[in-house]
Amino acid sequence: MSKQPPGLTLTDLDAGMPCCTPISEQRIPAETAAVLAPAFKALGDPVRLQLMSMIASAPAGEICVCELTPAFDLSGPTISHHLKTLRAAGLVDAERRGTWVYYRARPGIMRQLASLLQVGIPASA
Amino acid sequence: MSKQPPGLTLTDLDAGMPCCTPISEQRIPAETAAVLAPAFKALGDPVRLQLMSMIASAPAGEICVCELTPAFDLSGPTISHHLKTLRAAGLVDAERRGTWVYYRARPGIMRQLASLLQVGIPASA
DNA sequence: CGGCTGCTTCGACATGTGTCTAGGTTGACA
DNA sequence: TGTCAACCTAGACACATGTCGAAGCAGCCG
Repeated sequence: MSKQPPGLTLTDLDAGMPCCTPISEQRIPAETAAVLAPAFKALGDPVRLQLMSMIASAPAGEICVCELTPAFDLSGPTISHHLKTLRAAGLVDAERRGTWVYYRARPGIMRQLASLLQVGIPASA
Repeated sequence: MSKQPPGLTLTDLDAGMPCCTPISEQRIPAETAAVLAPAFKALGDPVRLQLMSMIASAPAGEICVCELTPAFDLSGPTISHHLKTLRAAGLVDAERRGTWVYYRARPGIMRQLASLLQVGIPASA
């Protein structure tokens, strides 16, 4: 934590291009792992994975919290907490419009996570 | 744990084909989320993400624990614990040969996670 | 046989996480 | 202004997780 190298940030990661070689092709540097792991971690809860799915697949590209909350047997604050986690991980954005708050997915980071997991046609096996 | 519906399992998931529509195209059912979330969770730790990367990118398709352990400032038991987590998530396989234990990636589940995160060319944005 | 090395399991401990209820804060509307 | 609805934050609590040292198990080799 004592140094601040060129270091990646979530903002960089969302900048838009394939920053990340698939992990099956090249070993990830520690800093990259440190930046990307939280995003996977955020998807590592069934509720958040469903939330992410509902947000990412929303027809209008966005979805109201008031539509997310009743889809689960959980309290409002709990859903709010999970949404905060997704936001902190850089996976979604929130915008308040009047009484309601709308969430939308950030496709950039999703693409990066996907490309990271990409498995080339297995050369050997 | 009281019911056993058609329900997905990790074995099913590794069977090999694109079981999973991208979350940006269709909302994930709760059972699918429950099965896949642990895999993301396993990748949600920087150490495990690096381990996974080292295993998946190993030239021989496999790598010895004796090569993984010294790559981190962590005790042997801790690395072993993380490897167990990756194994439990179905992301890697282990095989003992003589004194050494070798780990190899399971490309099937990695492909599934990747396809789940796939973002089609954004229609709107 | 005895001892050594590689890896895992066990038990313990501090820290993190998911959930809740209670109590804000923000905006709409009469 | 007062009131209501939507959403978030704060505090609390049980449980999960990351880490370690110590101890166990499995194979090699003298």
